[in-house]
Amino acid sequence: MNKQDKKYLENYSIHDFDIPLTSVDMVIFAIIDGELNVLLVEREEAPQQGFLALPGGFIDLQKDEDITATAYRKLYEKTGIKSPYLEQVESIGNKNRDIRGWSLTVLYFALINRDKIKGQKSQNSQWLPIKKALQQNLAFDHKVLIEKAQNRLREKTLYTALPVELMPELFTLTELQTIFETILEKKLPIKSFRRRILNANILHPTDKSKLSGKRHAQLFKSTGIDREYYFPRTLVL
Amino acid sequence: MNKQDKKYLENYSIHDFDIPLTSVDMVIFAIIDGELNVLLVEREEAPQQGFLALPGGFIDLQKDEDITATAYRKLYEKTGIKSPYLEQVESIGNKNRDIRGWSLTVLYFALINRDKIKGQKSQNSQWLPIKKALQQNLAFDHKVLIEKAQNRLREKTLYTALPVELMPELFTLTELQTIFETILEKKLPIKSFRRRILNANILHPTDKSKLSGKRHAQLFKSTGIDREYYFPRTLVL
DNA sequence: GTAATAGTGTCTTTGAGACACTATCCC
DNA sequence: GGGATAGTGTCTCAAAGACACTATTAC
Repeated sequence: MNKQDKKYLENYSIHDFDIPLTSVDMVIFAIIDGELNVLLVEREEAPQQGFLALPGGFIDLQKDEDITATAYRKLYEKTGIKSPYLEQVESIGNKNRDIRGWSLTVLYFALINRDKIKGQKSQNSQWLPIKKALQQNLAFDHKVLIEKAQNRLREKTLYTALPVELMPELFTLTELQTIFETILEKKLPIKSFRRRILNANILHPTDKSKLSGKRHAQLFKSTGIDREYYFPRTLVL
Repeated sequence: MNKQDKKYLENYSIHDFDIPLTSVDMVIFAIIDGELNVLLVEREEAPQQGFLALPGGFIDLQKDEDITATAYRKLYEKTGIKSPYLEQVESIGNKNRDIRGWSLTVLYFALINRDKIKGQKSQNSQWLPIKKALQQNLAFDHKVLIEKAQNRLREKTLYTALPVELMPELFTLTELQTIFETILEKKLPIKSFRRRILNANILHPTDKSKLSGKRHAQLFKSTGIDREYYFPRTLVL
């Protein structure tokens, strides 16, 4: 910091500026009973007390080094998971989204494998299938936020293997395909899907199998590189 | 607003919360002499007075309906352009990026056609080729912000026709290809490039031509749908 | 004609889509 | 054997890459 800046800082107060209320909100996705679910919490305080809302809140200017830390902290508080797939979606800010006035939120989405959720889920949080969640009377503009996150997930599912992050330790290709199909809301041709995934080299085959219907299906596990993997071609909706 | 919220609001003050200083910053791209340039302004006030910085600033809680409005306002102030291509890149927030304390910026990038710039460019703003810009001693973390915007533009150039937004009214396919190549920092095979662009149906051929070297090259103009256009396949770097 | 740039023809390769086919296992 | 699910063989098609080729015009 130079001298001039030091001098400036002595006379500076953040209250000299009109700044918006700033928060972080999170859409946490998991697969439950083969369906895409999101985690919602009931608001314990005004405003919008009692309404269902996305996990989120304010940045802790002392604890949080950066905005990503805020997101991870919120996620850990709600799920006990430390290294989920986390991605910033967009920031939404306007006059009307919060009764307290001009407000800005940085929206994230996370993909978690529900088997990994540790310990106590707080009593006031609940998983809802995304369709049901969108039918609730949600706090603030959280319906729109969920839709934005869902769209991002859907778009990325067209050209990445991201949905693998939602799967349990071991899973069959048919199970994975079903998740892709739920996210995309579209049936995929089985042959292409298997070729696409298998050529990607992002899954380890195991010698285990699972009885599904009448025949055993081979179980696979993720190599963990799916977070980065881009398929050579994009699917078309 | 319900009764409970009304009551809550009566006792509410934004100063009860510790919130970060929040701003908007913009990387404005244009082609000048066949090179990708960015617009920088010299900071007129502390902090970091005298340093080159990205156009940007605080949200005007009175004037700006939403965060996009802030971005458009800043862009108009600097360039006089009302409907550029504008896209939100990411929000960056941490303890250290601004000496005033925890600060968050919403980063945008804009693509403009320099022929459209109206009226007075303010004396303290200047265009710099992106390479040179990155070598300057820039204010705050603006070097990183430029790199993030450049990466976003590069990625999108692999699968969209976005660079068309940078072109003047009329241009040749070779000129367009050169811009693609500058952004991607990679030569593209001429035949594939022309096929890709022409099959996309996003350009109108004109009966005009331009002498370039020894032979005339046909001039094209944008149909304006390039903002949305996704090529069927992604290029590979 | 030569140099320089614009623009084409056409073969190969890759991966998606269609669709009929086979394999395994429980009952 | 029947039913249900897993999984394959193989043809077609679209678009990218390679690369040799032709076209136009100033000089």
